[in-house]
Amino acid sequence: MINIVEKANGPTHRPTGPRAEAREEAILGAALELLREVGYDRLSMDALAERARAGKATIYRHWSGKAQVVAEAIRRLKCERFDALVDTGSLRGDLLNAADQLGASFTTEDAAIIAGVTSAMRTDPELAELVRSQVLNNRGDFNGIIERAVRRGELPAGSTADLVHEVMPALLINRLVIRGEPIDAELANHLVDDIVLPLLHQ
Amino acid sequence: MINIVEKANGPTHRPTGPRAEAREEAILGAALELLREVGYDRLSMDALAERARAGKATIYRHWSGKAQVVAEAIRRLKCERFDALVDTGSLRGDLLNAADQLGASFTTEDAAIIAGVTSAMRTDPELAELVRSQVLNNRGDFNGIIERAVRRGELPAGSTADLVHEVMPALLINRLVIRGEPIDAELANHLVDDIVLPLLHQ
DNA sequence: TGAACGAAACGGAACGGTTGCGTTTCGAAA
DNA sequence: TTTCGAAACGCAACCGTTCCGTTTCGTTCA
Repeated sequence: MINIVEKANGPTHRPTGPRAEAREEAILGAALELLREVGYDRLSMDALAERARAGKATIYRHWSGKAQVVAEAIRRLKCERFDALVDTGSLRGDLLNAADQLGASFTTEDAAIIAGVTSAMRTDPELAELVRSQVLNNRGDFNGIIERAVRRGELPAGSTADLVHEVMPALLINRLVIRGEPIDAELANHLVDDIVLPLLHQ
Repeated sequence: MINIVEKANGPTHRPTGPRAEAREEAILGAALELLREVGYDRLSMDALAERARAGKATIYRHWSGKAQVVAEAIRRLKCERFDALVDTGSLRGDLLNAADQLGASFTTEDAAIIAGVTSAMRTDPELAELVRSQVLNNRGDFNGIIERAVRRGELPAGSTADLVHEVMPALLINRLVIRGEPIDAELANHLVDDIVLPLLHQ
């Protein structure tokens, strides 16, 4: 029997038992792995089931299709935000600390996920918005760092972190996803000393 | 009969007659269209043949498979380099002119191609290098603009265009491919006035 | 307390239908 | 006569579903 509602909105009764959570964890984890390895288009439900050591039926008991599994996997992806609260005593020290943590946060693995869904994002606005809010933004903000620098007198009153937010993540992602090069300490130093600090001090 | 050599290296005798060139043109053009519309993974040979009004047999007489057709299509992709020779009389004018042209060159269509092959680039180094050299780099360089500015006395002797090459394309591509936003004149002004010029004048 | 039960969820295998790849065939066109 | 298009083919992969035998776990009952 065909259940239109279930096909459109997912299973009407997602399993809730004690085993359900562990199964969902395994399936979502496998989805992230495959997303990194082969991208969205080449991620097959058969491969997902095998990787998660699950039956396909189990997957379809919990979600209504591939898009829903992947979306939830990305939604649960916890990205460590960098800790802007640590006061190193100077603007440059704070920025270097943030750049290092941001570089470590945007790992090669995250880049693989972004690359894997980039094409699908163009035809799936929901997925696009999900990735942008979950993976790209919300990695932490530089406002605290700038405020501390203003308090120290290193920056004039009224300085904002807008340019930093605009430039730093874009350059890191471009390096990882487009150019395919890793992020190392040397790059972090370069970004801070040659780009971010000059922009803040202009 | 299976011809290993032909399967690995393409047809041993690519058609050379008077109709051949026109057919290749049509097929490569259709490949670019589909690449922009659906990306590499979802580009099917059936759709390619239909779009090019060609038989699949014709495609396989000219290339050995999908990867080869797409690679040649990208190789033949002509990207207009911006004209850095125009002297507007000031550094800012030259930069704005270049940013406008670069923005127009990195069209939404180019962004679609980049997005479409981003995932495949991670598993195909040849394709990756091809895209990087053909689509990303070689869009024109800012060296002439900086040299003129030095000659005018707007920049100190020894100024280089390195930072401009590093920052400008990265921000444009990030905006188009990752954030999915268009490039307009306002953005070009912002890039030049708030980022590039401050970096050059630091 | 502890053994037995039963519903729920499970893994694995298989199925039908669809799609894509690369090949072959054949009549038309140049 | 060569090249072409259109159509069809075999093969493999994928999707979503269904079936079946097994495992898990809360409940019941001794």
